[in-house]
Amino acid sequence: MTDAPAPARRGTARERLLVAAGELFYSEGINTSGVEAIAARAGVTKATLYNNFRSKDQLVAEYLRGRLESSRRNRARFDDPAQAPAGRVAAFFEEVEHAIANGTFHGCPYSKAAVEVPGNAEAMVVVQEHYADVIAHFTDVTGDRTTAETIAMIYDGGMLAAKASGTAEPMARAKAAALRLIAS
Amino acid sequence: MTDAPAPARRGTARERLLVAAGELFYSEGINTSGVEAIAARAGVTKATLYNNFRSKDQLVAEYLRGRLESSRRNRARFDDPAQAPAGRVAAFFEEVEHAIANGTFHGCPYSKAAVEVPGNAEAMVVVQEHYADVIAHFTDVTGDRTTAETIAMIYDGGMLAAKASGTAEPMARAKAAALRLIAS
DNA sequence: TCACTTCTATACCGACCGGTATGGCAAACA
DNA sequence: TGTTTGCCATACCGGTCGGTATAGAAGTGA
Repeated sequence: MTDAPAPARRGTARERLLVAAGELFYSEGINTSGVEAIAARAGVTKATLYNNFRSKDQLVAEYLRGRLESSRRNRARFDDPAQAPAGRVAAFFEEVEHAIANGTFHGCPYSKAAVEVPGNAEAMVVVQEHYADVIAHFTDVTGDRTTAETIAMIYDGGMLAAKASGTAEPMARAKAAALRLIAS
Repeated sequence: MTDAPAPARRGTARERLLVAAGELFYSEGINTSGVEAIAARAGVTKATLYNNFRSKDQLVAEYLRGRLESSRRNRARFDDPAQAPAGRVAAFFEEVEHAIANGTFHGCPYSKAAVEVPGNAEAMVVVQEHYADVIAHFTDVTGDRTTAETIAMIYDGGMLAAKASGTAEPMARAKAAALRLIAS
């Protein structure tokens, strides 16, 4: 609605572009966010954007890859394989619950991207990597791949319902369902 | 990619437009499908489209409403309240499994629309109606609203995973998880 | 000092978008 | 019969899209 608000002015132009693109893509949508608006938000011109990225498609892919690697780093840092499976699964769901509480949750970035970009886009590679990551993680936690895939479905469905309802309650219910599943 | 293929030529212009819009919106995406392409597919010109619909937004809303009411009719016709809950839940999931087998499944139309359309669009009303319908149905079947909401999450997550994988297998797993839930 | 890189600013491109206007033709209906 | 209604075709509107071209300013390192 309003003009681009105060952008982050730290870091290289490329970094600022990725930050700005991430904010706009995630909260306003990928197709809805024009390259001009992204550049403006980064305090940069369109020419600079195209000095740093081959195309908008590549920018989308790198934005998603940034999220993916950030998730991997968080998992490496905070997930404790020595902990009981229930706690590890709960932590995974609670990350989303916290994002909702913070008001920073706008749905699963990957499932949103899968709807917004064409199937042959660079970004879709990252989307597939994400799904593989999640299933691998739950497989590692529960020791069973079928269980892991079921939990992943509950996880994605929970995010969808949370987004639709605007509350964190569906995510809590999703967590409960997942915990019930691994308890049996 | 190619030109508009052979359109259905039965019915009024309005009906053909709704069919064409439905096919394009669902398989190619809402934002990706221009009004000109929809009109061409219906064997009609853009002027006729705007004689029958106020705006593209209204066309999207009526397309979704058509799907919603078709679902309601199917449920009224084929769902048997005398049957056991397990069978009724299974039938609900199997509808999607059949669509996947037919190659006519391209993800949940409502969750896709929710991503593609702005939050204040007419179409979002129909999306909310759909979610309420699903939860009401599962509540009717299971007798418990919390269980119903969990099943609905599994259902949505299953469709997401089915779309991502391109196979019907996640949907079968979702069905199994839902049945396990109501068995306890 | 000079060359190189990276940024800025601006102007432009062709394509497509949703939407409107006009005018004519054909069938349905009085 | 005359009139209305629905559809046709075409041409156009302003706006935005992703992407390119060009020329100059600023900082850097040799």
